[in-house]
Amino acid sequence: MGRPRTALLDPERITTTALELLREQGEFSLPQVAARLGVRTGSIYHHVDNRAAVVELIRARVCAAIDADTLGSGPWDEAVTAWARSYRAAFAAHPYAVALLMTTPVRAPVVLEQYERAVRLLLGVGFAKAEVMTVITALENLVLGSALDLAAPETMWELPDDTTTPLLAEALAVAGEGAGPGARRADAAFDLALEAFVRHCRDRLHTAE
Amino acid sequence: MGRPRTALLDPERITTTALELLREQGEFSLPQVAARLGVRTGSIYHHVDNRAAVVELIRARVCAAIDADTLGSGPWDEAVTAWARSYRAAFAAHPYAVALLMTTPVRAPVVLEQYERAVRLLLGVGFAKAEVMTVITALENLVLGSALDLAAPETMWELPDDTTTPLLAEALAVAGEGAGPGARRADAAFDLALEAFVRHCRDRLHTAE
DNA sequence: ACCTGAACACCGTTCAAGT
DNA sequence: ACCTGAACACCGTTCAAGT
Repeated sequence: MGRPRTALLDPERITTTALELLREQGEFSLPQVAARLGVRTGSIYHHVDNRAAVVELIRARVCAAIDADTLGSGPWDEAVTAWARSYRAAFAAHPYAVALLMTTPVRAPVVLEQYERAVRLLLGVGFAKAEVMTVITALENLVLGSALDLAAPETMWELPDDTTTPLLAEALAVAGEGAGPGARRADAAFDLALEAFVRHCRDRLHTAE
Repeated sequence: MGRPRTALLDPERITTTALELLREQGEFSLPQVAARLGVRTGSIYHHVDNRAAVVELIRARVCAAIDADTLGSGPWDEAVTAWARSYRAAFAAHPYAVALLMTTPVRAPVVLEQYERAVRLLLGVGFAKAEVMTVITALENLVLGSALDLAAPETMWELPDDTTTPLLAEALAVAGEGAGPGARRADAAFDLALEAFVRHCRDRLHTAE
């Protein structure tokens, strides 16, 4: 058959299809992506180095939704809070991709650039040079930990026989009322942790001055 | 060849070998486990349902190191802090297994039992029924987020060309001095977040009374 | 440059056949 | 009950051959 007049594939379409498969079945394979695009598996390698590169494309797509402008203006505590919320919301929009993205290091320039901005903001507002990375890391842990919870809120807790953990079962039931299964609890937990952390940083900064 | 006089395999040895492979190469496969134990791949299925079951065995092994006794005595804030530290330390002892365990739901009874204890402790000390699960989830997010950071502290930040993110590069360099590459920063971030969270919960409890 | 067709090594899982 | 041997469907990756 040879080369078509206009390319059948490109990184965009590969990424979109992989995300589709992730949403539908929680995972994806290159043969599946190829089949859905009406192409042979090997063809994918003409547009992408390997499977890991597809994962990075997905990360870039997901993280593109993070609003880093918040890091450029306003009071630092509000800026950092808004950034963390936006960061988490980006993952929340693609919960089925969280498991895939969580275990590989951050290489996406888009994301690294935002960390650069965060460092600049915190340095400018008076945090000690040796302390800045600790604060940012803690904030990142908070966001990623919450994102993990978001990945599969309903199935994250699999109680075998409720007789062994009655209090846990009841607490889960109470926490789950209102919105979706575990979504409300997950949101509340993130809000609580984020507020606690930012407040603590604020206190720290003031007593240091 | 048929059945040997004394079994060549058992769940313990399978788990140990899988952990060995994880430590050495960051992943494991059933054929690899079988080869190392001098056995055919299919034999493994006589002792374990499938690969997912091996992962659960690994989780149980890793989580067995968590000290839940801390949840039974002393002031609640110290108890919760000690539990979180022990929880994270268990993962820190097997950082190569973190990626594997992080994305599958908690089914291990050992772990669920500890959450049960935590619920009981917090209820007993005055936290509202609707609030307990939020607090515990936030604490769990904190531990897991930090464990994720622990999984590959050195490679978690892959700066492409340092010219684009100079402040981040410098902040990382400063934060890394002292102990190992990223270990010190990771520890400091966890300490900071944990202290912030427990303090916040303490305030919340007191103002509610 | 980009697709096909075919190959390779590897994986998880199943199962009849032996003892 | 527990191991072998062999099979199956699937995976990621490579590459010559075509246009």
